[in-house]
Amino acid sequence: MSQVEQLKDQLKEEIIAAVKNAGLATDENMPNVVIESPKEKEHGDYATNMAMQLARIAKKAPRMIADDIVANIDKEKANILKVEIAGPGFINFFMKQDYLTDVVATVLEKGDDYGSTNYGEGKRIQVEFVSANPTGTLHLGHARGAAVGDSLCNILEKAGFDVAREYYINDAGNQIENLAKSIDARYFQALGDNVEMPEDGYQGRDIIDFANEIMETYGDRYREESEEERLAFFREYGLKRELDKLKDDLADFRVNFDNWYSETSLYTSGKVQDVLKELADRGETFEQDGAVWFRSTAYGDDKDRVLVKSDGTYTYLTPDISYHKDKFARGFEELINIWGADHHGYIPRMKAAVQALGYNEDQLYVQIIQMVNLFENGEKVKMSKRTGKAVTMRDLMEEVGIDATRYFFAMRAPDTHLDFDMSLAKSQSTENPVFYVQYAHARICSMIRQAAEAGYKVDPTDVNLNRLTSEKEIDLMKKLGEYPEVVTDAARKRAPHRMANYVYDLAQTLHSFYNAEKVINEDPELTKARLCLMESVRITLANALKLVGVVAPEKM
RNA sequence: GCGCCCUUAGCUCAGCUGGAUAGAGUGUUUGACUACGAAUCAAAAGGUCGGGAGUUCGAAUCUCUCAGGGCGCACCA
Repeated sequence: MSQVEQLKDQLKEEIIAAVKNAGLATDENMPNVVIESPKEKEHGDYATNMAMQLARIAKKAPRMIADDIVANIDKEKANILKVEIAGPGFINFFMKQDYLTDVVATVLEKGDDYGSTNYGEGKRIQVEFVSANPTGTLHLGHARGAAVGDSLCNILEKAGFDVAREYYINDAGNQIENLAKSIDARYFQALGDNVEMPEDGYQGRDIIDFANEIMETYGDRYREESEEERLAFFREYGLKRELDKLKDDLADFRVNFDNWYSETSLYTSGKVQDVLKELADRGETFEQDGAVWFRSTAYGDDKDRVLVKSDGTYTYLTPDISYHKDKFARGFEELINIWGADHHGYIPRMKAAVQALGYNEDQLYVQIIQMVNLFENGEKVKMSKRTGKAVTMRDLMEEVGIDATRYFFAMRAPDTHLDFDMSLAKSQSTENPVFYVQYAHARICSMIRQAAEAGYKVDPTDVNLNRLTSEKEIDLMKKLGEYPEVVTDAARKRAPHRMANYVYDLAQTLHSFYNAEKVINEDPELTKARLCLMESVRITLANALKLVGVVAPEKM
């Protein structure tokens, strides 16, 4: 537990004790104690609305209740400097400031580990994300999913979960047949034949490249092969090449999966058949019109869903249920799926399946990533899968940069629509918030370098942190103290954008401090103290940026 | 028609288990470099939190309703 959390807990206990001593409530009817950080500095470091909550229980005016509580508070015990009653009955607490300098000492001591919490208690959790079909290049929307998913994983790990990143490869359905047929058509085109692309074929540039590669390596050898053998080869070739590209693109985007899980393997291992049998044994399926149905309406779905079509083949849902069962079988207690908004209608049936298999609905959490609208020069650009015209993740990395792209996607709440203006992101790259944060880090590094030339170094054993008393210094220390809570909060809410917002706030506080106070000054003792503060800010900036997936540079 | 998501400053967005005067960035206006990095800072202006009703001591936040935008509603994946 961080200092700040300890301090709050202490305060909470003291408030409860005071309420009981004043005879306002008992353990049975005690309201939940809310400690908040007021926006206004005049309202102190912390505040509670306890008196208002007790108004009905104690049947007294809130301000009178507040008087009773305050009279019973042991200030010494809870590190309180001063208590005030304000407004409709808020009790404002002004804390003794030495806890703040303790924060600096702690950051310096813990270093990279500052912010780690045990919130997750080592719970095994799996996050499945991106999982784009291996039939084309990753584009804008996938990049958002990758950035959000990876950052969420980083945060969960920091918050004490045992996290596994997984990519589900849809290598078994019709889309793979389309991939094979598309390469087939491009192959004959490369040989100079006048062949039309299949109706649902993939028009991407990558397919043409593959066909050319095949022609360069094998010449016209496949012209003579039977269609079956030809397509089998193109299928395998295309799949491998697409997967290699996916892995390369994601690795360059700093997203690395622990496991790539093949849909086909669910069939070959018999797991799909197993799950069908299990659902049947549990009485969750029925037959109608020559098909096998899953009674998902029993778990709140709109309608029942087909598992085995009347022609004997499976729907997409069937292997997917099998896949989720396998996730639990592998020991994950909680599953997070990150899906595009166009799949949101699929959530109820998947949750139904999880329950039908005997698991708790809450063990599967689906985070929806809303659509990204692309703008260029202020105008909306229509993206088309059919024609293959789309901004790819590779384009983003090259034109906007990895740091800026990752930060940009991580800074927004995942379930809100996002306008991405390509020309703006490129032309205003220096005004991008990510540079603002990185600059704060580089600026501190520069100060520490200069201080070293003047004979100063960051030394936690030779410093009087009580010299840090100015308003800007206190602002910084408070911000640093919040960090572990922000990590826990972002993990609990599955909200990576909170981390991006925090790191921006911290950078802002740093820049403001920098312009108000000189770190390297005529007072050696103050200089040392401020250097320690700077290093603790630097560490925290670097730690938080790492969770977002952004580099913390020493120079820019 | 049904379901889910969204609607907060001119624009892009934050806003915690409901709290005190709703915040940033950008844009506009005005200041600060012989300066530890001006990729910075300080300040001003800018709001019916889509409309309405309800719950509450208190609502951007919870409930209902209406409007607008997006996305789904397959024996496709």
